[in-house]
Amino acid sequence: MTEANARRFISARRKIIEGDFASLNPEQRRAVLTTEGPLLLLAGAGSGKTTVLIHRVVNLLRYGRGSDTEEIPASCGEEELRLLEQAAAGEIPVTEEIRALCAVEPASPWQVLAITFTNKAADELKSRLEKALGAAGQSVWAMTFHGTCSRILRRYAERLGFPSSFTIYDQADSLAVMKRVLKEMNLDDRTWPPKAMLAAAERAKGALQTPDEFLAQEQASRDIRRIRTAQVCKAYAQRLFDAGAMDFDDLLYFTVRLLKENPDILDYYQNKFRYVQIDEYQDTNHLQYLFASLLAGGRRNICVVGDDDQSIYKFRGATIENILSFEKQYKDARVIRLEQNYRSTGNILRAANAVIANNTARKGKNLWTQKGSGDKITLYVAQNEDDEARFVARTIRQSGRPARDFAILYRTNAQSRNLELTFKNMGINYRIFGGTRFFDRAEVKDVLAYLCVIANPTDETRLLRIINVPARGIGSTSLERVQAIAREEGVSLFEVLSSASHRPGVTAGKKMEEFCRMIGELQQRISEIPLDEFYDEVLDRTGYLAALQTKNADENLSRIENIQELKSSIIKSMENTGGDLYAYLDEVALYTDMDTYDREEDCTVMMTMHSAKGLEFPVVFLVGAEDGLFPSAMSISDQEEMEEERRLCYVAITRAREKLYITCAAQRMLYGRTSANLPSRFTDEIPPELLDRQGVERRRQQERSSYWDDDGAFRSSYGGSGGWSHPGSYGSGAAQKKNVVRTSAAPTRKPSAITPPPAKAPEFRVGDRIVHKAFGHGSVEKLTPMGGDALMEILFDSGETKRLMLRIAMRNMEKESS
DNA sequence: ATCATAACGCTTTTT
DNA sequence: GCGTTATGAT
Repeated sequence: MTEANARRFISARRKIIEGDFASLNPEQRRAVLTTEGPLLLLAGAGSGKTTVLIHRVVNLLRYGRGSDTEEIPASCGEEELRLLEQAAAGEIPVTEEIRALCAVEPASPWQVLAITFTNKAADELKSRLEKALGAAGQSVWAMTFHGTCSRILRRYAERLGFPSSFTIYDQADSLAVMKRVLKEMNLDDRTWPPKAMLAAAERAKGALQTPDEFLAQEQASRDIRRIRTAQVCKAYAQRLFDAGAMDFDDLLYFTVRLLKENPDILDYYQNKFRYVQIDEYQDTNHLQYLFASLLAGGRRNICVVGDDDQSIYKFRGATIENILSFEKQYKDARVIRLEQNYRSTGNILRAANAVIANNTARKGKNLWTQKGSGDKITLYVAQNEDDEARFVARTIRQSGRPARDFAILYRTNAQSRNLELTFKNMGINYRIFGGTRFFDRAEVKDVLAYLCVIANPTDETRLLRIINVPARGIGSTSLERVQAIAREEGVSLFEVLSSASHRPGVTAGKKMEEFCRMIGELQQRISEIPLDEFYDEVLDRTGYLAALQTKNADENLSRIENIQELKSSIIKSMENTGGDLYAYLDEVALYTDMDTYDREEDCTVMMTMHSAKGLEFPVVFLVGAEDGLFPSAMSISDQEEMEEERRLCYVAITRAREKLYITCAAQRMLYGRTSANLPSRFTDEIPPELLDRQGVERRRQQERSSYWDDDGAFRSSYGGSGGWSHPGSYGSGAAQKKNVVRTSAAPTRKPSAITPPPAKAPEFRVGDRIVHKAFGHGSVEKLTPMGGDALMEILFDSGETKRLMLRIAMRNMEKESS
């Protein structure tokens, strides 16, 4: 083929492929057709990210790199060129045959890996892929990080010395193990908080250190506390290893180590996965980053999708750096931005943009929409949390819309209780996600623990959980003795238990042996009967169900229901995985409540803003918008954490399609105390013209949002103390009022006309010298009043000019002392 | 061994 | 304020 013809071929091919994705906008289409090499997809909220991911996979399976290469299959000549050009011009229909001519090495489903964060996202991806591709969609690896890792580890765990039937510990299990370790080392939980110990272990794993390496490093510090911590971490790791168990972090940690230390395995997966896509890349932590980099290291066809403004898991070790520095890591990376929002109305989007604009650490992006402005955002200031809940319920009731159109988002799970009560009273269907999760319930964990022990008797944590549940007369004294023996002899606890009657000092030996025999018999039965029948037999033989039935109490009734509910999850799993106990336990270990969300059910959903990520609703209530609650009191003193809270706010606002309500309460009972909080600073960052203020505190609220004093001095309503540290520090409405700046007239004067007022509140004028915590010394260049706040332009001595919102900046800034 | 009461601490957010 | 755990009494 001549070069001119080759060009014509490529152009016609591209046109035909583009025709398959005509429903997308140009940027989306470009994202779908850019298949080769590293790609950074900056996808704003509601920009059709999942749609793009689906179409990308469709494109890869149908055309391979056809849309993104200059290669022409050797079999194609003049005849094929003619066909393609005719099809591209619309003269002949695009048949399968013509499509095949456009393909260059189409990918097989199992060569495509799409990693998400949540099971829910993975499930949605899977079901939409199945819809688009039929059976082939099922073979695409669409799963969570943890799911991907456990699948790899199941295959290669032996290389790490783990059994391939290793169990997965959730955080409650991990915590239990850690507590036991501390107890055995005679360390007090008060001075050695188990959670802090787990956090240390997590950090070490994040740095890819083995327990020994971590210990060696800490020993070099000569700090006895750090050394002891490292020793605890090592003991913890050993304990998990002995039990054949991995915690959530281990799944990633060991997978990364496996790939790093075994070139053959790395090679296998690098070749297997021709295309790697990673969703929510802004929320990846270092291990996940390493995992992604390793997998993509061969062919370098890695597509990461993310939105730096939606990074809300820093507390969990996510580093926004991963997305911010993607272009540095891959010099030839292509970047595509999706900024058109298909979800929300104009006012909602404007509010979201205005709020997030106050953050400094961002790539910068502005969402836009073709939709109209829509309703204003309603800001309702309630008297207290009951009033707030009633407002929400009343609004839903009066709307005439089905309950499922609404979502209530809050900062902490604890806030759901009031709402729940009110909704019960008003008879509105609701469903709460998160909080005490189904799989965290004691009875569910108990029954699962039985199944775990049957599957893997070395699982000491689960074994200890159930050995005396229901009561079998195996007391703590005998148990401790047996545990000590197991440790001395270096054998598993189960082994000692099964011959415990020969042991001195173990009074319950016979009962222990009996228990082991029962487990052994159940193990026999696994292969003989279907999993659901087996489940019934476990409930029966262990006496667990009987124990619940004999005790009266209504709470046992719901426990029995929960156990039945668990059976339905087994039946569901049997449909997918064919009823393998190990497969079921694997699935359940990584399961969360979110995954059972049924969109069709007519319920208003209540959840934290974190769990709402990736979801959308026609109407959203953002409740508890109070300083100290949201943003959380813990983040108020730290600029970076404050920015994370603001991103969370951005996520919450952008969940709404048509209407957003924001509510706060003047007083709220929280953690057993009543506190009075000011409305969230984020509400002040929304341009006032987008807000419709309602509620009892309306007048005061309006006063508060005016910062201009009579003499024109600009000051903060937060008083001279530089903010507050605890929500409880404002014990009453009166204390709060003192901090309200009264205004007698509308603020009209320019900041340049400022005369110094005798106020103790910090105030700033053009020309003032200031010191900023993060940016150092500088001088105020410009002050522009803006929506109850003011925009400051500050020229820092570093030569950098920064634009900061006064209310935010003043927390980290003060006048230079002369 | 089991139950009852008291003390404690915890609330960010999740796989 | 609530749920979990520690302690003590039966």
